Amino acid sequence: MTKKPSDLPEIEAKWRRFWLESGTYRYDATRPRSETFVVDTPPPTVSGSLHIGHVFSFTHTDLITRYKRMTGLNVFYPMGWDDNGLPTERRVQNVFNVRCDPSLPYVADLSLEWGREGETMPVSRTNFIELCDQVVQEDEKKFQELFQQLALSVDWNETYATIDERSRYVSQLSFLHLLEKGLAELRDAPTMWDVDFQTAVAQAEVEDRDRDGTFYKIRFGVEGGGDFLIATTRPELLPACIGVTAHPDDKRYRDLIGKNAITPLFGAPVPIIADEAADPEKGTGILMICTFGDAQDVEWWRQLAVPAREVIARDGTIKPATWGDEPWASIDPGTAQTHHDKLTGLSINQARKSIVQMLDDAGATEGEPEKIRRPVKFFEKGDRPLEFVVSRQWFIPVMDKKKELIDQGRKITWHPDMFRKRYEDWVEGLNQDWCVSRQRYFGVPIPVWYEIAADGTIDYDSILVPAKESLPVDPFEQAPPGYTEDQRGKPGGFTGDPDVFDTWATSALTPIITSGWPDDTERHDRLYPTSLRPNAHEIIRTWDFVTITRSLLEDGTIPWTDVAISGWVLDPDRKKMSKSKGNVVLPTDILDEFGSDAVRYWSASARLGVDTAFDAGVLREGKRLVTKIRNASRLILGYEGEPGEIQHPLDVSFVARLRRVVDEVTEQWQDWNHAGALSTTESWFWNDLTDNYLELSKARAYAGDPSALSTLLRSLNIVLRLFAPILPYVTEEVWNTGRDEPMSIHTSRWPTIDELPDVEDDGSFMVAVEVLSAIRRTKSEAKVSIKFPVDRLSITGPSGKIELLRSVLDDVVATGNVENTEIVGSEDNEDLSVDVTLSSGEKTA
RNA sequence: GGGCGGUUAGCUCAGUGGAAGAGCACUGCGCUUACAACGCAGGGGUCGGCGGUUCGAACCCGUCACCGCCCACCA
Repeated sequence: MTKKPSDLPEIEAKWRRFWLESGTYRYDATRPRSETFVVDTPPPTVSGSLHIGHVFSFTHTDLITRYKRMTGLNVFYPMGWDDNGLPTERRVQNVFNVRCDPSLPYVADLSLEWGREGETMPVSRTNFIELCDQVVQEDEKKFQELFQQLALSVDWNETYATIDERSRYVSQLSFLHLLEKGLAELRDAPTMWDVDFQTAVAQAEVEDRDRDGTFYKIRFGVEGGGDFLIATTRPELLPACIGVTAHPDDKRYRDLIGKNAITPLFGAPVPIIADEAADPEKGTGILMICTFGDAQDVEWWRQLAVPAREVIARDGTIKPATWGDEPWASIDPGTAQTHHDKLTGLSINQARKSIVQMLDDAGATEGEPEKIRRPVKFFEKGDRPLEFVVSRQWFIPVMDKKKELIDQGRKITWHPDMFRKRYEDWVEGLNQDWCVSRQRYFGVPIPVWYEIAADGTIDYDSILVPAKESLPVDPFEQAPPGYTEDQRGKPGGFTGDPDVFDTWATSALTPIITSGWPDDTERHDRLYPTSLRPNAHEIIRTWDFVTITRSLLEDGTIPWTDVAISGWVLDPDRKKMSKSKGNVVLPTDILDEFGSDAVRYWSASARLGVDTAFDAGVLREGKRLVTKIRNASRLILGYEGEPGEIQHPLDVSFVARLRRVVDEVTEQWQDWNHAGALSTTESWFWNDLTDNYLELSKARAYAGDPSALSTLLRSLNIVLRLFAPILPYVTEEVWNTGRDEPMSIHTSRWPTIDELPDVEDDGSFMVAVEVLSAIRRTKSEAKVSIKFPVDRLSITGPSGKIELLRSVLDDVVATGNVENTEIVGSEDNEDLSVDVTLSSGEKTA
């Protein structure tokens, strides 16, 4: 070992290679379930790059995993890549400047066709998917390298991607099971819709963002005379108005209930109904029901049981008025049509301006528009507010499963427990079933076809499913059983479902993607349910929720016994680090600058579930610890002589303290408290071992005292293992110092107190430390060096302590460079009184 | 609006009924044959406020304030 830290990269590379080549972290498929610990690793989204939060939370997983491995468990620690989905599509569009046009034919060599400079090139669905595959493979390689540098003890033979064949097979098969059990339904209904991505989205992908809006007061007429004002932020939905509602107790509007209102501009008679969901405090207390402004509108629309008048098209523009036989149920259809024509084709924002102008011109607005700030629903990856659009989508019903889902959550142990509450809150707050179909391309195809009736219409009730043996299938490319490709799209033939699953519908199955489900029953029984699901808290409502859901629906199981939640990495201003804020710390930078062990030390310092401010000081501390471990090891391993029985009172006392530390640290690991385990280990290492014992034992150790040598070697051996889950590189390096054949510390057994003599601490070590500290303090105050001789050391104290001191006095004297001692027992005071007289010979400057 | 966390030294954080802690930063001393990318010693806090329980409260209870996160039907 050299002392230059610049050799860290070589040390890391050496052991990284060794671990891979010798299969240190390989899962042993022959060992029984009872000896196995299974990690359901979060597959990171493969788009762009890994960030510091990944390093943080993946290290937490690895800490637990390494500890479990050292307790003798057979660890199954796979790695998945979540490449399936929208983020990859978006990257491919940007990188290659293409867009997917499913109507185009496949082109074998796309480069021949490569588009004109600067122009977006339309490509077939298959070509598009090939480009996606290409992009993710490059990223997966980079991710793997980073994770290996971080020393994740993953079994790299066990990897998968959420778009690979195995994942598509599991995803489709599991869906077909749900379909068979009636737990997947095709519905033609209003669904939350992103107008830019032009896809349905699920509740879990929706977030509220505060946005400025304008409240317009609009005058409605009443059939038979009269009028009233409604307030709305969405006047462009006026042509979609199908009703008006107020609270039944609201005296202002009680007389209107049961009558018809007449909408301005469009003259549509619409019913005025009473509903307790109407809030008298908001706006004017009476509001219009439109198809569709929000989820409440969908509810009311169902109650009213009238045809929808959808005005928002899938691309976010205003549709022509095409509902019903007559374009307008209106007292003045011509005027209504004229007004609507002015809106048709406009974007939502343009339509809003336009209709406000028309309302103003018609004198149908009242007062000044009022600015308000209110929450608006967005797709989490989207830029424009979500709309409700009627479309045909696949749903997995969850609204009627809330109780079971909460019960399942309670069978799982959450670390820390408060996140179980967050999961339960999410389940209780569900307000719609889980929409799993997406109008995208790079995903797992929905494995169904629909019959085409003789009249050429698609019969969505006649669903054709593939044989299990043919999975995975692409219904866009393959024909259903009993049909041939030339019947595609023809009367009496079939059409493939054009959609793909939401990426969560596949990630929900990670525990069974890796387990061999359902065909390899032997493997599955050994790997499922899994032991640990680690993830950060923002995806409790997505990944954790969907995984629990799918396990419940598939076979009533829980997917894991424990969930470990990591916090976020915040910048010093306590904001979440993110690219857009420009405050990111790149993982590769800190790994290179401080070394992997130091980065892991920083992660390990944070408890589960706690958001942590990024602090380079902790990284420096970690690096300092690594250096210290190497230096202390060099001293200990450099002593010459044969170790023997531990019998010197100082050694016995010191070893007895180490026994307590081993127990305490073990208990902390068992409690999922890696931060506490680190802190306990580190303070023993730093205070007991290096600051004091290494100094006190030096004289005897240099003289080859068997008791001291044995104490030193066994302590080092144990403390290396206590540090091993956190600092895999430096512990491996020291562990193998002097070995001809490397033998990994990471497959060694976790230390137990049985390895040390069964001794009690009589306190002599701490007495020695107390006296040594007094000597050091005196020298420090006298501004002399630590080796300056002490002429006389006078100590009085209770006889018990004095006895202890006498037993270890040789070490104290040698360490303090003491020439004369005067030790007196006295029962006058309970504490030792230490008087240090330095030699008169002046220190020479 | 509802829920969950948090508030301890200048900074980052431990500590959950029994004499206020660590690391960093700061001050002083010291190149000591493991370590100057270091060591030794030291200064620094009425534990967010106010009530209460208790022999005793940073810790338990109540209440308020502030910070953060999650959720909520966008009129």
